[in-house]
Amino acid sequence: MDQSPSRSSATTVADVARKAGVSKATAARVLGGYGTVSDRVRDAVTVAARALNYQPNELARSMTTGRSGTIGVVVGDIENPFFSLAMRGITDVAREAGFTVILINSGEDADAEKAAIRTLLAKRVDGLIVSPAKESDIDHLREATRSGRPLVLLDRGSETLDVDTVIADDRHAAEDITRRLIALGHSRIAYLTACDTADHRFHTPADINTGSVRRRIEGFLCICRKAGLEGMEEWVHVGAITPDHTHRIVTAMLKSPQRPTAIIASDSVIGLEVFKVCRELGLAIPDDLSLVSFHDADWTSVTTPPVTVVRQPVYRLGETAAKLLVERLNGDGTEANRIVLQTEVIERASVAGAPA
Amino acid sequence: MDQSPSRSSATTVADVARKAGVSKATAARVLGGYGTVSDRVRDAVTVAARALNYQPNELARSMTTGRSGTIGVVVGDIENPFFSLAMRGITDVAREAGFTVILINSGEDADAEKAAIRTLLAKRVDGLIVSPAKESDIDHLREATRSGRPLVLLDRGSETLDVDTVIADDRHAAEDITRRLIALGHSRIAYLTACDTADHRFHTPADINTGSVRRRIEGFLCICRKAGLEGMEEWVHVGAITPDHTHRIVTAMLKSPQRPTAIIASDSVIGLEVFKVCRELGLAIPDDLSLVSFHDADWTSVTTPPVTVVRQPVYRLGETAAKLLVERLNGDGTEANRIVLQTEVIERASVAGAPA
DNA sequence: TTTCAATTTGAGACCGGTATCAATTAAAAA
DNA sequence: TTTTTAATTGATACCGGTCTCAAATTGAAA
Repeated sequence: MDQSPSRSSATTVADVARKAGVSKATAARVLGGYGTVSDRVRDAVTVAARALNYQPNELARSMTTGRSGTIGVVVGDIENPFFSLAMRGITDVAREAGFTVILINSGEDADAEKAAIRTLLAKRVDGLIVSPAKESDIDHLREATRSGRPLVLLDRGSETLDVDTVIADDRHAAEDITRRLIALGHSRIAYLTACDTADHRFHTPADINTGSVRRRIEGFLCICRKAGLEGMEEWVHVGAITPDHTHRIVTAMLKSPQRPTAIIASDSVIGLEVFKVCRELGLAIPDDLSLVSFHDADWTSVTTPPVTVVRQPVYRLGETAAKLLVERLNGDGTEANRIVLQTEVIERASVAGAPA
Repeated sequence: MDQSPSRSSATTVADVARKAGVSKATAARVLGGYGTVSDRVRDAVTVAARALNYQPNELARSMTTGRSGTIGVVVGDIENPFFSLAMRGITDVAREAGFTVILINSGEDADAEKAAIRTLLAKRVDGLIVSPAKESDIDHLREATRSGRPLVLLDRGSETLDVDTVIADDRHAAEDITRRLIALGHSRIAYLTACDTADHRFHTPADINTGSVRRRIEGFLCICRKAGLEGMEEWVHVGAITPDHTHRIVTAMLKSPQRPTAIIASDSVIGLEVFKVCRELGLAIPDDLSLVSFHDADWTSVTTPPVTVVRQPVYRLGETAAKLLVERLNGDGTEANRIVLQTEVIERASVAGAPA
């Protein structure tokens, strides 16, 4: 009540300068920590600043320096444990390096992603970390780099975009688990992903815009083909974008006469839903159905049976992306890095031989 | 290679104005969407802007308007499913209302939180959503509100700070489950929280700085006392700040001669660890030990047995906090709201009568 | 004491927008 | 056609910092 409500009480360098009896330029030097000032003046300004409770305006500072000390991050969905863990890696590194993070969810929607990038560029972030919804649709990313702000791709790369990229070795992981399943006698192996296509059906890997997932499916199909399993394309299911969708798809799949004997879930959210449906339908894992899930979510070790998973170094994915970005921001002008982090299959007890 | 690398190619209103043959002020009116302009001029400016690929500089805009279109969020740990889900609620509302979100992790550390607030204020966020690490230590929050920027407290309140607050009905939930456990004959009931104290031991609820947790413990102790169980303070365990810590604490607890017959886990991360330790020690849930966990994490329904939990409306917690903030930002000058969202106990199968 | 270089300070432009206010033009009323 | 009023437009200050450059001060060398 005793202060003007709207008219901000913010003290500026000019105020401090006046109080300290020096010029604005000199006060700014002390407050901004640049240039050279005598000890006597520095003290006077410091004292005045404290008395006036001076708080610098980063916006104004960014205005002239051109650096905002901010990095923009666009992920599919922060609620997904995969992204929230990667985000933790990013924020840890960012904070250490003195940057703050603006987070935008794209909801895996390309248009939302475009809007997000535009917003972030308008806010003059120093750099970007993006997990692109569609690899095929990257003009907005190209434009971002053209504006001179470094970009790092997270979990999903792009052949046509020559920027720093950090991905997991998805293809290799998919090949590995497919090989194991086939060795156990499985031939009706379903692959289930949240990625969707125009007609909600899968035809060829080229339909899949999410790079990490496409590489997995390619690996899956490749090993199948090598093992003499043809036409496995029809076992790839897309569009498990929510638990509800997943539930419907899995139920239909498991109720069909030719039901799969093994399912590969493309992330832990899907894996969880497969698990639930099995419970509902009274199917036993692994006797009736083998299950492998991508992402070593914390709960996967505690179910009955515990779930065999592909462990991805998710935290390190985020951490590495942020490190690359910070290096660029510090003037690293070398060629684009494409870093592939190794995955690892954690064998637990959700995989067994195919039922007769 | 064909463009100047460092000197930004950013087009400004002045550039557009020149190209369109109008004054800077007029071009700004069109580009900024304010004031009144003739159709002819508007078109000319629009065309020029497109030709020059004009991208507005939000920083400069914020500079004069005083609004940055940004809200700052400080949470304990984005990796925790509780916060990542709440965060989803916040970002959804924020985006809808045209705000972007700057996220900072405090790691539940009061000093880090202070630094975070300072950073956010310096960046001139329009408002703040904070999940304070310590309720007792809130001078920095008070100062934030004094700077005229609205603050909303998330999941944790403060009696001495008169600001919008959104919390869950934690005390009631704790009372409810304690009552149930006692009715089933339990008297050795342990409460396990990540909150820590100076000497890593619990003496009185006043030791607990995290409001939501303190209220739960108060409820727990209150019902115990009413039921004639005295000295239950010694069954409250603090310091389960990492899975490792939790593992040690739970193992020690369950190996002691007077081991608890029931454990209340203060969040799903702790609940999961309790579950794992039981597996290791060969203890059966619920026959040897009953388990109740706060937070209805997605996996809790899929374990064997599924876990009885306190469901908190986590998404709505974040959503509501963001809505309150947006209202304030739109000039709502009414009194501070203190919203308490109801919790719900989801009975599953991890609770049974106390073993003999 | 004078000279010259190094250090410290101040004045004012600038970043890229917005906001104010006066000047100009167009439209409506007399 | 002349007045009056409303709609457009332009010139310029301003937001709160940083930065350049010249002026003033200081200290060391001559």
